[in-house]
Amino acid sequence: MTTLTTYDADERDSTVQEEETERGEHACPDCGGNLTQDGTRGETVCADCGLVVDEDAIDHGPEWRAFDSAERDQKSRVGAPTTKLMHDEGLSTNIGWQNKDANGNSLSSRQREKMQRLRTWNERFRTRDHSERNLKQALGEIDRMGSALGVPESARETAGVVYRRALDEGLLPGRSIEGIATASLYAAIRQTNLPQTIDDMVVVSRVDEQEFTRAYRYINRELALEIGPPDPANYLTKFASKVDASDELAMQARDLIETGKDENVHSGKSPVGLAAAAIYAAGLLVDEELTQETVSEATDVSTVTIRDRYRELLEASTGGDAVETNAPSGPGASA
DNA sequence: AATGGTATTTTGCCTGA
DNA sequence: TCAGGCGAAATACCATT
Repeated sequence: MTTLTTYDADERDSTVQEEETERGEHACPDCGGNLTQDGTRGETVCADCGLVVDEDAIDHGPEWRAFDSAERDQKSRVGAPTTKLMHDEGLSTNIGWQNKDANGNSLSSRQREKMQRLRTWNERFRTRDHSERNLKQALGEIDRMGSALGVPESARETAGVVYRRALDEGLLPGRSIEGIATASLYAAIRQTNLPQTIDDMVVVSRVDEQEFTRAYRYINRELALEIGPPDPANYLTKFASKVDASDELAMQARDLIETGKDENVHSGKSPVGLAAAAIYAAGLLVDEELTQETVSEATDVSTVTIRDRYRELLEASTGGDAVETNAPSGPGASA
């Protein structure tokens, strides 16, 4: 149970040298603890205090496993990857502008004319019709918002897939590209349990909250994505980091959420509010001075809501373990 | 200064026309 | 598509510690 602020530099260097040197700093700037990569979220997180150090990690590694150095060279990173974020997945062909053939010789005038016509048609097919242009713009938007929010590439691609489905099912007519694009990205965020909230989306999106949420509900229903309400626990690390909470506090908060869910405290309530309340309640339990005010500011949840929820959370955890509760509560104890 | 309580307003969701 | 009902949350204000 010792909080591992005492890691021994010598030992680390001798044992895990090869693997770690090339990736750079591995100590938390805040508490000096070990940093761990959270691959699914693209975040680098301190294992001790929960501080999020880097939110949008890039994988520089090879695409496949390699078993010796020759193979490593061969397989490192090859060509342009296909990506769902280009409207044709980056697979289209361009016809060069030089009027040269494959050997570098100039073409005859007849051939030149032919190539010019081919270029024209190739261009026309490449961005063929409305839906292709539409897709191009939408995927650009998804990428822009995603990178503004630090959403990892994998989730952005998921968003691209969702958007593509919406397009294929003909859900676009009558709705804005922006709205559906924002909704697709949010759907991907929710599917991958990322901590971004609706409020976060509104900040980077070009559409207002109403249009965005309507679009989200719409595609959620029409595409049968079956995304339930977000789990409050998704927001915990983010919030804990915002208020500089300890790891212990974060764990305590997670426990509170879990027992709270067992007691059905959460149904119908805002998950963000519940997460905020859990942080505050955990602060009381582990004796860290967090005021309702600071938690409120960090989470955009009012102090009133924090009060209401954190009482319920504590009640659920103690009531569930069947302790105390001898308060003046009996039949006819009013006035 | 922080928390707890409450009345009032705002807001989003649902339902039924 | 709309109005109206409803619960949750925010807002404003005051009391208690």
